[in-house]
Amino acid sequence: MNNFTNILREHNLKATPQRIAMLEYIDYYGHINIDKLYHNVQKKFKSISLATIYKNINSMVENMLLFEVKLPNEKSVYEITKQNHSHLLCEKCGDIIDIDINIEDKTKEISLKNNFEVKQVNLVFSGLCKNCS
Amino acid sequence: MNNFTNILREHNLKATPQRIAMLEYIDYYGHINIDKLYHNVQKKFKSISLATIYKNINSMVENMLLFEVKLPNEKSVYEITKQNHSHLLCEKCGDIIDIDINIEDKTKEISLKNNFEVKQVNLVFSGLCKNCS
DNA sequence: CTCTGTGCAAAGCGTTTGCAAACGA
DNA sequence: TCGTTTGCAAACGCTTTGCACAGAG
Repeated sequence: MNNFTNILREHNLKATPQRIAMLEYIDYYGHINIDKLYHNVQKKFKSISLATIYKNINSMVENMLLFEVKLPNEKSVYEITKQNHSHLLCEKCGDIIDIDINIEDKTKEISLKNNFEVKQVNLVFSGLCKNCS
Repeated sequence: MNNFTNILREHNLKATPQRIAMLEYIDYYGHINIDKLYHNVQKKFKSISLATIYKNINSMVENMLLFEVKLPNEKSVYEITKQNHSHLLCEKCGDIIDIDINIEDKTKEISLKNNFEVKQVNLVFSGLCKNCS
């Protein structure tokens, strides 16, 4: 009984081999889009259907096991839900880097100023990574 | 010769009445998605085609006259390109509010730490607005 | 006059749905 | 065993394309 089996069950999802494989690849790459995930999982499950990938992505997002990152000019990528963090997207090579950034102060400022209860922060910096600039 | 005529020409786009109407509605609402824009422009141009809306949105985004805002769990909205600012999205009523927020300091910190040339910042706070919370 | 934009219909593509069989708990 | 998941095929919905005609500059 591996780690992802537990994580799935904790999120009220049955631990099928297809789901476990999906999580293994998402974890391995850190962030992955649907296509890339599908082609990777196919290596292990030749007959897996794209419909299965979509159904599972959707149920895992609904159960907050996965988080969808929407990127400018790119397909969304999915990651295993983790602590608040942000992303750097290289416009040239498409590489995505996780960064820890503390914007608590800004969040509080906004909450007070606008009387708005902030539940989630989506922050993406795009530009050029060190290899591409 | 109205304001939007000039703006279109400055962005190397011909000032057609359809485009001007699109910009009038985008400006009026501040942010708008494709459907809502289409239905609004139809009031003025009964025979306008959705294809025209898409073609124009795409060329205006390419020419940086418009900016696409990608939102969690919502369709993208478009706005006339303006100074760096962020958005508050109410998860309940769907309302979107522009906010001025200074994250220059964070941006610099990230550029230095990661050796990353930041060109654009996409920041969306989602939660509950004052009416919904 | 020339080149670009418009509207229409059709094509394209990513995503979802319905269903029977397989499978997890 | 019971309820959920899988894979397949078909349906769907949003977006793009091709083309003939209209319109901007």
